[in-house]
Amino acid sequence: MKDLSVKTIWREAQGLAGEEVRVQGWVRTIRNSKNFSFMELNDGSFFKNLQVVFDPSLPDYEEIAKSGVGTSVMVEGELVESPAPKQPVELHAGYIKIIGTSPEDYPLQKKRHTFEYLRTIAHLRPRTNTFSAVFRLRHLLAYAFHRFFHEQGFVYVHTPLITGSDCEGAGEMFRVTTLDLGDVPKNEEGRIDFSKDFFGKETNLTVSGQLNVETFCQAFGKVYTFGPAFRAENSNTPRHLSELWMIEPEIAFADLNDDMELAEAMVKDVFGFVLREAPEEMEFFNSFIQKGILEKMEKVVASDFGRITYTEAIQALKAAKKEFQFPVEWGCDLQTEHERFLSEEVFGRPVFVTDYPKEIKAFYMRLNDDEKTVAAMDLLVPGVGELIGGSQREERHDVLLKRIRDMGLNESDYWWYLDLRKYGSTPHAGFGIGFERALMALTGMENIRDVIPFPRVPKNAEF
RNA sequence: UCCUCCGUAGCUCAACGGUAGAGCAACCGGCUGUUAACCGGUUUGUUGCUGGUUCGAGUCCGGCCGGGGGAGCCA
Repeated sequence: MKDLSVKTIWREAQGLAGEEVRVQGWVRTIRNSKNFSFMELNDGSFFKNLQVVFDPSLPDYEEIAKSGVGTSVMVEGELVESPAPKQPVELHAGYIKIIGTSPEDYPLQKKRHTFEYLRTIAHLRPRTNTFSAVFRLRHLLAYAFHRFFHEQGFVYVHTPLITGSDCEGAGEMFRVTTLDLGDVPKNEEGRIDFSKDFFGKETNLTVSGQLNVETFCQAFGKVYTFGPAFRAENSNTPRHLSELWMIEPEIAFADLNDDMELAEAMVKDVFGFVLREAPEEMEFFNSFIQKGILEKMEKVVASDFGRITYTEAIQALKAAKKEFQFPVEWGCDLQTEHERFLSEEVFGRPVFVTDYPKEIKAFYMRLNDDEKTVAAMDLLVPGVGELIGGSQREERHDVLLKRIRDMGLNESDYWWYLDLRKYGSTPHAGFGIGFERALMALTGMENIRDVIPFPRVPKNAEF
């Protein structure tokens, strides 16, 4: 008697007919006949179910035949070639043991549910077809990123989640404190006395690991982070989370061009890996979630990404016959409608937009020789939008210091970041990619809350 | 945070200001190598909460809570 997963049975069906096997899983549905019954069994290893055939010769047949959706069972029996075309083999049960019953108030029915409803039962939704596929892909994609970077010689760095300074750039942060909020200690000025707090200073959850990972970049050359980031912005959209996962590679002795080459190679590699490893899931997304997503992703993997400067992009948008809701002017930030037009209509493939005006980008981005633009790049993907944002970093101490001062930032907050430019500074570059956004692109799922196990968003931290 | 739509049975939705209904699910029975099984029958409600208008409120008005979509911010 072999213990087999449903995945193994499907993938190795030809050689398994006649085998005595044991499978454990959860009942998706049972169809009863007078003389025998069919059970759809899913053990989480595979997108598809195993069809179990059982009849009244089994002890407890009545109880088993009546057991509800969600019941957990152990089935022993013989694998037999299936007479029906929908599955190569089926399991003829010789023994079925009910492990855990599932009463009739089980919230998941054998019918289609809305994603909104399933979000309210996030503890049960991984048992559904869609979320089974989503979260198996989430695992594969995470693995694909690590695999890619490892094979390219990168070192994975765990940057801190608690940060002691407010110098990570824009974005509201979550306060981290052990102070008694009902009785907060105050200093002479009547302000909160953070010297009494756990770390002796004001601390927050990180919004990005970039500044920290740059320090390791200047020691290991090629590094990346892959971890959570936290944004306390009151963003209520299908594309934002308060707790999200980001991947942020950083490479030394590299310029913006190297950065884009890395980004392009990475996107093609990780997406290509998932397409190869999860064909059943991708077929499901293509059929039921977003028609054409498979072809779109195959195109992303195969195409050469376009490249255009911000200045050229503005010219292209101005020359376009299309009427935009927001007018285009050099110096303005590109709106969603502009980004879509560029990637979907002008290029029809992923495109890097580079060299943005310095006023609309972060202080650490390298100032170009024109002194008006910085060496930044955004990757725009058709049907997805901005997937990656990155830049060459300012490696010149004096230029960086001037930028910090010009933007009204407190230079003492950046002492260690500036030190990197003092001791053996190198041209270097990096980018950030939102893990959930990448997963949305790959699956065609339209709400970011449906590609993370337990979404945290304003007004909701259930589960 | 702003704009907008929504909240009715377990789920998806209907109901002109006149005492709440359908499909599916569930349950009972039947039938068939079934696979979103099929056929017949049965059960299901503090209409999100709260205050108001009215003879009468699921329906109209105010407040609150929650959800969807769009915008901004971004990943």
